Amino acid sequence: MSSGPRFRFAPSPTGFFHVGGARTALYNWALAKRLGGVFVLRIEDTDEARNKPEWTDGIIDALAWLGIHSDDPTFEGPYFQSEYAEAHLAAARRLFDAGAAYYCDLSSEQIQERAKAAGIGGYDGYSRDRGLGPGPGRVLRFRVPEGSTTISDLVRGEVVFDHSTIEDFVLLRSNGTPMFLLANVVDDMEMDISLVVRAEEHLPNTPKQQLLWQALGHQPPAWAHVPLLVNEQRKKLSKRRDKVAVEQYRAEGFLADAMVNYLMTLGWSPPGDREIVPWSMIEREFRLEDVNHSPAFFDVKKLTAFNGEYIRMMSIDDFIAACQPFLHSSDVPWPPDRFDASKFAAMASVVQSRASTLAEVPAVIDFIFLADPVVDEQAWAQTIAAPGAREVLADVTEAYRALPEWNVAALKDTLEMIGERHGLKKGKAQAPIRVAITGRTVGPPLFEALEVLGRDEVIRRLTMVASP
RNA sequence: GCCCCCAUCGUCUAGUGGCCUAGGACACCACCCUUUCAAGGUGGCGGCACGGGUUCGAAUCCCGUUGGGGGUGCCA
Repeated sequence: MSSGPRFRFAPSPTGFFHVGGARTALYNWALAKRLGGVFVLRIEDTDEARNKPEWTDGIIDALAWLGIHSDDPTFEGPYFQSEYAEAHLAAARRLFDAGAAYYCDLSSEQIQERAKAAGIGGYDGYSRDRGLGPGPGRVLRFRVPEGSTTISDLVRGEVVFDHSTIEDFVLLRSNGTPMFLLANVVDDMEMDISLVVRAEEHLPNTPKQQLLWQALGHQPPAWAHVPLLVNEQRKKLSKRRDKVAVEQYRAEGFLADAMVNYLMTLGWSPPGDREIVPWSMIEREFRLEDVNHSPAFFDVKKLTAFNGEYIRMMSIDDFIAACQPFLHSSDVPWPPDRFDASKFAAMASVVQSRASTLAEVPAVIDFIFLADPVVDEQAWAQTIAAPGAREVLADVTEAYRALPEWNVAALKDTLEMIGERHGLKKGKAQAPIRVAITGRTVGPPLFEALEVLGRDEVIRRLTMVASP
């Protein structure tokens, strides 16, 4: 058993894995690894019916994708908050018995009325000394003492909260079920959590939690509140407005290494002037004390750039392997039976430098596997209208028919020669051939494609387009 | 309303009182390379929110202003 710090990671139960949560998980993981601690996964929802197993599986799967494996000795869990229901209730009972909590029978309407009349914000502590016991329609509230609470935060330093600004918050609902705040603290105590790393949005509630830890007779954990991830409007990333599901980025062909690396550069940076760094270095260098205090914009453009770098760093075999799911997915543009693995392998290296996500791969070489690539009307009209274009097309078709050797060098030399004969530079000369073969004016290197396609198919496409 | 947090190029960041004429990356622009498009190379554009202090000296420390964000539920 490890004696190092115990971290807890508790993704919010929204049905998917949030990128902000992913970063927090990575922080916890890097720290647990370096400090010889434990990463505890907890599924937080006091309502058992909402602890959907498939969601938990999805989280574990997404964590594994990021390199946080549940079979690693550093990993513990998942634990389900709902399973600790008795401990939550027992804690509430202890608080009440000790006088640290009291019952209140005011409805929210009544509380609002009183607050309005008194000109204050929330609950005014009306039932503090009424000596009420438990009963229907009564909530259990925490008796916030006089004074102030100081939160020692590993990233922000000391933050002081005056108790006068904290109202007597609810511990148990009138139906007897525990509130999240209580459950959360009790779970942390049950699981011996010693370092809580979470997003900044939780900072204002931290004094309440610390008060609870103390009232329950425990030493509070160390806290670390990391900056929020925001959108271009500088608002907290949300499911509704923003693309925040890790699973979605994965499906769109982002590499786990790129995602992890990028996420880690938000609010923190590796030593030196390098941003693209291996996880081993991150694990060795990451410090909570070095984390920024301000929110960071999750920039998909920069993520994409990172991803391109990671794609180009792959060996050709790894690249081909990584492409497989995207080559055989159901929304591939070509008929599945026309796909040819060896043709793709022959094109792989030119594709690799052109793709910034794996999902872009099929579109780069779709013309190879399409029976008849759709020729863009406008592109064709413009290309063939250029001086000499029609002649080059005709001559090249003839020459390619008779070409003794079908390879990149021969294909290239022949076209260049014919282009020169018609006074065209290489760029102009290859244009009509490119459109005839690929259907577009832009694409991967032409001669490689011609070689892979083979003489018969090339001649077929060349003549097809020439005879309207 | 009240409480809390934050403030360096458009964005992510380096910077912890002199090494700062503020460094890097993404994006953008130009050029080079080049069969198109990429990739790669070179260069460019662009920032310490504002006002007061403290100090011989401030992006760095203090105060205020402004701006942004978060929290404030019988949600999690």
